[in-house]
Amino acid sequence: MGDHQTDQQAVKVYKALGEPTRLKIALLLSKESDLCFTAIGEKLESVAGSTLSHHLKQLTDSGLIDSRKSGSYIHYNVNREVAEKFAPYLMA
Amino acid sequence: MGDHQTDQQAVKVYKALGEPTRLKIALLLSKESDLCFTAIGEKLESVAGSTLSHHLKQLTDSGLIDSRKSGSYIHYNVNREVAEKFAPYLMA
DNA sequence: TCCTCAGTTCTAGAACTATAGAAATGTTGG
DNA sequence: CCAACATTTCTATAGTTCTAGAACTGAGGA
Repeated sequence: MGDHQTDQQAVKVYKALGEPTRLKIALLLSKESDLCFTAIGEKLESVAGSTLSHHLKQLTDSGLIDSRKSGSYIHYNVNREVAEKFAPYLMA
Repeated sequence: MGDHQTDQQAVKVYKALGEPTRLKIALLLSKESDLCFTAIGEKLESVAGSTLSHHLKQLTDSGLIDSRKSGSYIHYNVNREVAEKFAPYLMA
C-alpha cells in the first residue's frame, strides 16, 4: 500500500474520473491542450455553466487538471505527471 | 477518445476506485492474492458484511476484480489486465 | 463609466450511495 | 437432516452528488 497521502489523492482522482461528464472532459483535455471554460462547455452538449464549473473544480482539486488564468480566460490542461501515475489510460 | 464501450468501463472502474474502502480493498488484493470475503472483512476494521458485499459487487461489476468460487468460499483477485489498462497505480 | 463576457457561488430539488441490521440463500461437516 | 458458516439480498436511513437557475464577481472593451 502506498503512503496514506498518496492513496488519498488516488481516491480523489478516481472519484473525479468516475463520472461520465468528467471523464469526457479529461479525455478532451488529453487530446487538446489549453481549452478554456467556454470551449469545453461547447464540446459537451447541454451542460449548464454552473454544472461545468462544479465538475472542473473536482478535476482541479484532485490535481489531475491544472488551470492557468490568462486575461479573462482560464485555460485547462491535464497534469501529465498525475495522469501517468494514476490513470495513464487518459494519455493512451 | 477511446471507443465508447471502453470509456464506459473506465467510468465504472474509476467510480469503483473513487471510494476509500474500495480502494483499500483493491490495494489489499493487489498485495495478497485469493483473499476471501471474510479475510477481506477482517483486514478492514468495522465494515458490516452487507456493506462489504456491496463494495465487492461494484469492484467485480467493473471488471477490475475477479471472483472465483471454491467450496463455500469466494476468492477475489485483481484482474491484472484491467488494472494495467486503467489503474496501474494499483500494481506499483 | 457602462456593458458584456468568463467563470463562480448560492440555493434547492431529485437522484444516487454508503451503511448496516435482519432475513434469506447456499454450502459444508457432523 | 441439522447446525454452522459464508455470502447475498432486502429494507431503511443518513449523507452525498448531480444538475441547473439566479445572482454574483471580475476583467476587458467601447
